[in-house]
Amino acid sequence: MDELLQNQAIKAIAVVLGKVQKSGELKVATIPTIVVEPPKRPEWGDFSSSVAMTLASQVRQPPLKVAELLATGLRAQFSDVFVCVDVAPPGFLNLTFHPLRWIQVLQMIQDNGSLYGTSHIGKGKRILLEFVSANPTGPLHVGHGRGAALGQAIARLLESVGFTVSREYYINDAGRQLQLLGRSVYARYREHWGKPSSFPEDGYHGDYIKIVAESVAKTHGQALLDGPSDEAEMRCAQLASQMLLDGIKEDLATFGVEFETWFSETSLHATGLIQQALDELRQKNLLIQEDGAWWFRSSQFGDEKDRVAQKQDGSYTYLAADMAYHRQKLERGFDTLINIWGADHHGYIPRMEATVQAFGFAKEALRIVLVQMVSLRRGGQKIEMSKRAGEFVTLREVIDEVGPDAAKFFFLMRRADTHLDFDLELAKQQSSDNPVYYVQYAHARLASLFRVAHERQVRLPALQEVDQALLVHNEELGLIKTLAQYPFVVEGSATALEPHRLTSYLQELAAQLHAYYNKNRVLPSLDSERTTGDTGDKGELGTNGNVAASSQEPTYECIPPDLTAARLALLRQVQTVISNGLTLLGISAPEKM
RNA sequence: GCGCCUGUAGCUCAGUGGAUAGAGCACUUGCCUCCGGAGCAAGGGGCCACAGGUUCAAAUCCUGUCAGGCGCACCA
Repeated sequence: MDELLQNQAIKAIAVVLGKVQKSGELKVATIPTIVVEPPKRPEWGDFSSSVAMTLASQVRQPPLKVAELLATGLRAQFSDVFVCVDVAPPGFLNLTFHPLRWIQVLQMIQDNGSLYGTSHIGKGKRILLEFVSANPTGPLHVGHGRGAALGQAIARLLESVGFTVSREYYINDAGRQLQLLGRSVYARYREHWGKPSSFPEDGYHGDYIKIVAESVAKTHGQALLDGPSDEAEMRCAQLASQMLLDGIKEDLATFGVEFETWFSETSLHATGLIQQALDELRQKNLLIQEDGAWWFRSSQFGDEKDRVAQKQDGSYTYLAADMAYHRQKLERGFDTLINIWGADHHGYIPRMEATVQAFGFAKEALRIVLVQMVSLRRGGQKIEMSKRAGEFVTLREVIDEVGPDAAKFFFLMRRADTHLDFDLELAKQQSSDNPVYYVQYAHARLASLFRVAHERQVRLPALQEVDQALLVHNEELGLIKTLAQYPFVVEGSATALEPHRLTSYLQELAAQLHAYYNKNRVLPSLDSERTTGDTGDKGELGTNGNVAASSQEPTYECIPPDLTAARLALLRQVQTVISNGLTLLGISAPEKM
């Protein structure tokens, strides 16, 4: 009773299958996993199973015959559950529940509220989700925004199906990029005081460097002008990265993205973890010296060649730090590590998979989501960006222009591994062209309906109080079936790490709601009160132009109170699901817009 | 040259090995006296890049070709 209808269907088939297996009617050696899903066309039934076709070759009988056998069993044993059990070529088994059974779905939503759609499939499993992890050498740009939106949505999705998720940001605050940042800032700092400077050729050209330099000039005056320049550069690097990291944190907070831990690369060096990691590999004979450098034998785990971890001059490569970091993550006891990376890092995947295995963990312990590039457009016109030249659109600018909700929805609309066209004009538009408003509007529209109902003192009833027979007509049933799919969408979206499945589901649900709402009135017409009032001047109107008047007069559907009550109860559950879905994506479900 | 990702309607894209491949935009035509028109209804548009293969069944899986993007450091 408290189980999802789809699972009830699976169980029923399993029961019948077991029965025909036992009686010997079908010689089934191994019972296959029974797949049941809503068919492409509603007229085929509520659920459809291909089990007869997968079974056919095993039992050496035509699929249609197998399906017919199962159908007979289902009709005999579950006549109170299914109103119709059909067989369709080439061997589909189509099940139609008794319509009233669908009310269970609404009941489940009402009972669980904001918890509807959650599950426990990940119970007891801990996941470390690392994302964004942009170097603190500049502000976040649009590409980082996509990673941030994706990470935050994936985290919420996984949590909602029972995983414990920890969000982490890895700060690359060691190494050459930071050095370069220090030199760039220091050069601008000298320029500020009118001193001769040499801006590094491959330095950071963005205007934000000047702003950082001016701030350094303000707080430190001319103190950094004297003394050795490499010390001053190092100081500038520290100051700048701290300032930029603060900015990054602020941007992410505005975007509604939060992290439990900010993990500093420097700490790996300071605590000797890199050395430890390399020592372990040396012991396992997976790190060997050649040409004066130490090579990680990643090719043993499927990488195309071995990689240097410690250079001839004794310094570590980026890989060494990353190996130590991943070893450390795994030793913290997580079952799975998920990294969200820019697609330009894809060549790096084999060596990280090798790393995980080298430290004794399964290859599957690491899952990597690649995020493709975002091209910004403004009304079809592409906005060119070049990070080198410091010309790029920051996440902050996008949020300021279109708002966090629209930005997130757009980032999550498409599969992560495809290029994303982000039209700023479209994201700003407040119309049906804009999918985020379309979904939010559905929610706000319902909120408004309940507000008006309240004003007119129409009570919002609980499901148990309404006449449920009024809700099992085609249109209502269509909505209910979509609501029933929600938990499966969430589960699929979470385990596949693909939030875009949820965005498309919400668009579909919103469309269905709008259509229903447009066609079916919920509250009683105000006119019904007026027409039942005084009829005194009606006669006068009649003598004037009765024919013309009556042909233009709209015919108001009569909405009896129990129909209003039933529809309100139904729409309440629709609102809950829209709200739950938007919340999972980190997008607000507004009461008013 | 090697590797990864992507080729689906004019455009941007969904599509879990299943039945007649879908949505939005754009275009055409309708719908506001009352619950939010930020909405709804109807219409035209397709060698699912191409060629083979696997399968009862392929847009989906495999191989090859072509096209686009990205990556191939003792850089990070």
